[in-house]
Amino acid sequence: MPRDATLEDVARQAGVSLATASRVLNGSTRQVGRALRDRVEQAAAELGYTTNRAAQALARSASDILGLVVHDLSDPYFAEVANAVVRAAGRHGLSVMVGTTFRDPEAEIGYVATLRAQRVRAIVLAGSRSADPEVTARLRAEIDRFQGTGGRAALIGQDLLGVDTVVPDNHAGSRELAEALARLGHTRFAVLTGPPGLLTAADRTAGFAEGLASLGLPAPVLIPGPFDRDGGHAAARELLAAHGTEVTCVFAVNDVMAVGALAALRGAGVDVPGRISVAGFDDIPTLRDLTPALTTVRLPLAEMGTRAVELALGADPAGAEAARARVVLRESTRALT
Amino acid sequence: MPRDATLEDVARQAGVSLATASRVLNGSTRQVGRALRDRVEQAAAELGYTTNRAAQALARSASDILGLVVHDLSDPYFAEVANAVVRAAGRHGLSVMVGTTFRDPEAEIGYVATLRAQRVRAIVLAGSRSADPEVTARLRAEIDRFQGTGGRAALIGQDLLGVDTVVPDNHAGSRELAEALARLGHTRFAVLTGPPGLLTAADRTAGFAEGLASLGLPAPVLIPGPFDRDGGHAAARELLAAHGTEVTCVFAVNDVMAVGALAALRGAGVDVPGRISVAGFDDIPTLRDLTPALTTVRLPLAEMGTRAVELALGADPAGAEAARARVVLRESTRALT
DNA sequence: CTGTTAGCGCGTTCAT
DNA sequence: ATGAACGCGCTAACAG
Repeated sequence: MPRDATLEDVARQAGVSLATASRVLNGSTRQVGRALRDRVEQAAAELGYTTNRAAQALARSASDILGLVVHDLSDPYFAEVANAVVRAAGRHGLSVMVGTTFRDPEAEIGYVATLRAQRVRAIVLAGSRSADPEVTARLRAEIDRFQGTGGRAALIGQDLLGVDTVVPDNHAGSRELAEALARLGHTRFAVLTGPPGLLTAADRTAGFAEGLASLGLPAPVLIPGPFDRDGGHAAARELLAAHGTEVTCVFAVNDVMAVGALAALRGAGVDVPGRISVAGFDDIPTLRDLTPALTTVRLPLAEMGTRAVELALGADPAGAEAARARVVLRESTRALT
Repeated sequence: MPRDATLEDVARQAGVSLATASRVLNGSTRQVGRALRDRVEQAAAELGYTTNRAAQALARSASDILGLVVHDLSDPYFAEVANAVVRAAGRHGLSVMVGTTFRDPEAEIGYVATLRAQRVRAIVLAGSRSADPEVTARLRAEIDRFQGTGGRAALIGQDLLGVDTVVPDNHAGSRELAEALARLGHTRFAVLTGPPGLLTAADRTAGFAEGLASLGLPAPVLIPGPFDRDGGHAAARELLAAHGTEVTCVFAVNDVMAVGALAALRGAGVDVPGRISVAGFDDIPTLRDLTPALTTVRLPLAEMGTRAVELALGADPAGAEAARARVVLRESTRALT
């Protein structure tokens, strides 16, 4: 098995020094004479030379890798964000190393450690923080260690880690949604809240409840459950069983849950939006063609990913910035007459 | 800015040699005395030491990175595959570096080069091959270079690159779909074929047409277009305009296009499956809750990703193996009476 | 069991 | 403009 050609191989073949070969092949500022430059380039081509980035990173003590950690790539929310992160990183000449945690905070901490070991240039963390202050502190400690030796980090989520953060406006978005739905005439609401420990879910639930309260409307029925499609399905069934007729509008704290809820209601023969209106959150592109079209709160997912990369790569700390959420009324909610 | 602690720092602090520190901290087979081992571990903890993987890779000349290249992470097909690849790689102790090509063969070749530069342990390529033999040859050359120096590679798609490949059974799946739909009584079909240059699209179209032909049915109306949601939408509109009434069943060569087609038909007031039946391909999990539920051909997406990782990491070449496609009849297609 | 030392492939002064 | 030599952080003989 022939080994990869090295810079030294190229230098020898071209009859120049290692230093010269390095200068022509890897963007040095130094100039190299036309003649030698040509010979080096030809030798490199003949040998199929590719610079060994691990060695280069070591010598430069600076890698060209960006670390990304998400909960779950098969969740369209993260798929969208990851896609944008990969593109943005590419524009900066960086490759992306991804890790998935499946909402396990330990795994998240572990993956940050892995990325630190790789000495990646920057880390982008996407996804809701845990409500547990202890794990949050440990994650923060791990990130601080990374940043302590020159690493940069940015976050998409709640501003809890002391790094530059893109904060999706969950609270305000849900609040505005509540107001919009109230304007449609609804007064009796239910919220499929997702799991108690997820801050994103909690923020959305709280914002929605606040919106109702500020309008003098009764508090919504709260039904917890997993943050995914099946969780929404189960929660909707539970709602039907316990509060069958009182509620006219249900808010699932994310689109994927809303889809599950829609399926459950359909399965139970409940007309949407005829008898019950349904709303979600995120505005997942892939889900825009549902029937009935889902009322939701749009988050600029791709933009958030792009922005996080810029923050992570930016020269100096930028603090937290909000990602505006916008209510999108569609057919799954209707006005009460 | 303090630099990262190095093995040498740890060794000094623990009062042992570099080699000893290396042995206790990085899985060497060699044994180290209890006392020294403890001191090293404590020193490492105090210093917040993490092994520098770039340096480790260089010294071992073996990295622990797996390269993955997909067309588009925001496409649920690839999101699903990528997710499985990341998990499977994790089980082998490898981190994943992803690249997205957005169906640009040049970008694909370029990304393989990047991964080769990283000296990744293995590369998994997912996504339809181009029908252009020239670019395929260049990609193949790049992969051969990678494999020539000990790299391993596996592919998900058409078996065209001379590496271990998981081949989705597009042809047979589409053929079976055609037969199933014919059994429902349909005789006049249209196929939204996707772009001419995409082999996956071509295989599915061909398989479907063959199925019809073998049954003595007339050839389907063929409408090309982009491989995405909007492509399906446009193609369906075109179909309506040109062959409004003849066709009773349309096959979109992937689910995402089928969704677009469904939307277009709905927009035109055409009842599905009342007047026209619609079928897709892939069985994207996120799309299972559409109304009407989409008839499609299921591909074991996650399994395919997992399998590709295993092939790529396997000791010796395994050749090509098929991923069985299975017809799933749902509500978007109905029997003609 | 433990320590010494020579690389792994490349970047970068420092001379020339 | 070019080359010689050292260092980046770690592994792997080899010696003891």
